[in-house]
Amino acid sequence: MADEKIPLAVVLGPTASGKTALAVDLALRFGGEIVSADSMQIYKGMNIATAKPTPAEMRGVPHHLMDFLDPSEGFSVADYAALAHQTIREIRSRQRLPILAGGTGLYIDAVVNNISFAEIKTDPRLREELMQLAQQKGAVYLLNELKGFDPDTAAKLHPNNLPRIIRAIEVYRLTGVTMAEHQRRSKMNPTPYRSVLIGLGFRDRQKLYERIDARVDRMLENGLLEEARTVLQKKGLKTAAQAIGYKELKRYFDGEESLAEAAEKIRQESRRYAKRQLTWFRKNTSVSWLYVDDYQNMEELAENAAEKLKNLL
RNA sequence: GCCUCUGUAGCUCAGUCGGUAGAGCAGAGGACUGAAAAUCCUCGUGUCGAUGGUUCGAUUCCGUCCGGAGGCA
Repeated sequence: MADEKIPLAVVLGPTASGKTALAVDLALRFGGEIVSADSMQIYKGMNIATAKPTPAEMRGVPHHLMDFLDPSEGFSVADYAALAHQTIREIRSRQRLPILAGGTGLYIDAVVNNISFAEIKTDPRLREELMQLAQQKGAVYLLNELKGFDPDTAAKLHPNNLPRIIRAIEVYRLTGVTMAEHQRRSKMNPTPYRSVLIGLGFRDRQKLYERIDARVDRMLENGLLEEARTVLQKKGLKTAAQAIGYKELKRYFDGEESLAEAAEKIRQESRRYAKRQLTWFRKNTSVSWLYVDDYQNMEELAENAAEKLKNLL
């Protein structure tokens, strides 16, 4: 009996853990193509800050969902999931192994678990309206509104988390179906993938932080300032404006901080980001972890990772 | 050498009119379904510099010593 599910290798981990190099290595071993799962590497021109792999680092392996969108364009999980599913199918049709690699946990889970996103879209005017309402009457007022028609979602939201409260109200206003119900329905379609998830971890958190700090310094040496100036000039930045690196350097450009202070902020924000990523990935019990500090070198680690992928083929 | 100030959580400091202490930052843990590199929640025991004394009891008062800062010579 043939298993019709599509084999899917997944490489995840915190920033600066070595996902890119491992994914490329695995792609070369198994004849794979990489599907980036990174909410910032999708953007063109944001190369240094996002540590996007250079052509040399890609070693001829095709990379998808990377470097294709202008930073002025918004993007969302739903957009990502649709593109990723399509890309994976295409890779599969070429008889190649799709390798999903990246650090955006939400994106990875959405694809691996086949979360379905209905055609809800967003409504900027409604959001603006709700935002003003929150300013006038307080977020608790909105949360109480939400409680009226979607008590389950309201119960999970803290009054301070205004963006989520607004989104939950938006979903109901636009569709007449509650967020809780949408979420329930989103999980009804079984996943088309047979996936193996490899997580890159560190026994010693300090080791990871050292790598992050060193990488930020390297980014600065490699022209992060110039890149930040260019990106920040663009109008209407949405998703891209959140990238770590640019928003910290903006304070330096505006004369509010010294370069050294801004650089330290970038290092710190990157470490915190890594911590949040780890929190997200840790709860996923299907991840099998490889600890970078257990291995002498990349080869050894890749060897072990490859072992885990064998039963996918 | 003398005088003054100072030594409390990883850092910056508050405080206890004597009953063993608390903020901010840092850090840690967690949540996460359309901006997720975002957004949000929770978490503070530390020989109160060392040592003697007074006291039922000292981080708090007194003495001495050791660090640090400033002033006068």
